Amino acid sequence: MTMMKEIAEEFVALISNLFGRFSELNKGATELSHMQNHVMEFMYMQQRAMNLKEISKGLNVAKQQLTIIIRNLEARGYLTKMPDPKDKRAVLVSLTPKGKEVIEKKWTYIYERFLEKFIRLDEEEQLDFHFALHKLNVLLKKMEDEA
Amino acid sequence: MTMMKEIAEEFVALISNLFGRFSELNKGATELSHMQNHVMEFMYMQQRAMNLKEISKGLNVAKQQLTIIIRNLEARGYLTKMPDPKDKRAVLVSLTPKGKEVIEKKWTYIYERFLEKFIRLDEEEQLDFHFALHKLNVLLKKMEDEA
DNA sequence: TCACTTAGTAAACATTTTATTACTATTATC
DNA sequence: GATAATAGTAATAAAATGTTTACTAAGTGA
Repeated sequence: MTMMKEIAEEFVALISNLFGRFSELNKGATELSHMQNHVMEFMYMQQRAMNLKEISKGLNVAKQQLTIIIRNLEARGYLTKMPDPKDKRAVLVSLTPKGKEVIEKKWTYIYERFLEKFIRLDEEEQLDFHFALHKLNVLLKKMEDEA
Repeated sequence: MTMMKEIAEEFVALISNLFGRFSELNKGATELSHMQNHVMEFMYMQQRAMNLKEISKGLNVAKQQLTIIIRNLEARGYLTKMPDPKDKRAVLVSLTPKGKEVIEKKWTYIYERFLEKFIRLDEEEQLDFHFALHKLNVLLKKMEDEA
């Protein structure tokens, strides 16, 4: 019982801990608005073509909004639309190479800042960190998959 | 070298992994706008009274914006302002009990959804998870503090 | 076939967020 | 003590986001 509470609190602490990095993500990004960024980020993480409805649900944004947002992203060359062969009403949206590049550039920034700090840990701590990180990712994934 | 790359990639994966929970955070929150939420969340994490300049820097938001945002939050009873005894130009902003409650309610939601999934892991996995989570938090904190 | 639902678009409108400029009262510096 | 820098406020315009209603074309199911 009390162990559960402790774990959940540590989980919340972890999220808080990473919160700062998250807000960093979209700082230098003057090329895109918040929502545009949000959509791009989501597309990147999902790693697959999606129709507007799926994006709408995933981001909790009205489909009417997405029409314009995606039209702009397409015009700038970050996304492409193609008709869904299985449903003639729908369109499949996917990232262009240029679109992927933009997102990857942002992650590279975080990635580098992380390494800067990481190498200040001593060797044993680095190993512990690596092990704990990996374990956590595996278990988190497992928790999601079983849901 | 290659181990560094691997670790940094796992770190990015962890952030991605937790991303979903983040966007959950402000879903049901109809009472506050994004920025208002942002400010509240920041205040909650910092756990101390701050002046506008500090909040402005921390959130990367112009102080001119904060004037109104904070005035509204104060009017709704989520924040209180008091003159800074050390600097007569400045005001110290802090969360009211009502303000803390609002933020805590949101975290409780995440907290509960986390536990739901967590209890599906077997006992050994739960122990591993706990250990890894704790280790990671400790080391992340250490990395930050040494920065 | 006929009613019903769904994917996407459109336009009008309110609200929020961002950006710019300017001002007062302090504080810091020299 | 004069001058410059800083904390906060104010007012405004512009851009972005959110909401509502309505429409077309395509799928669904009796």
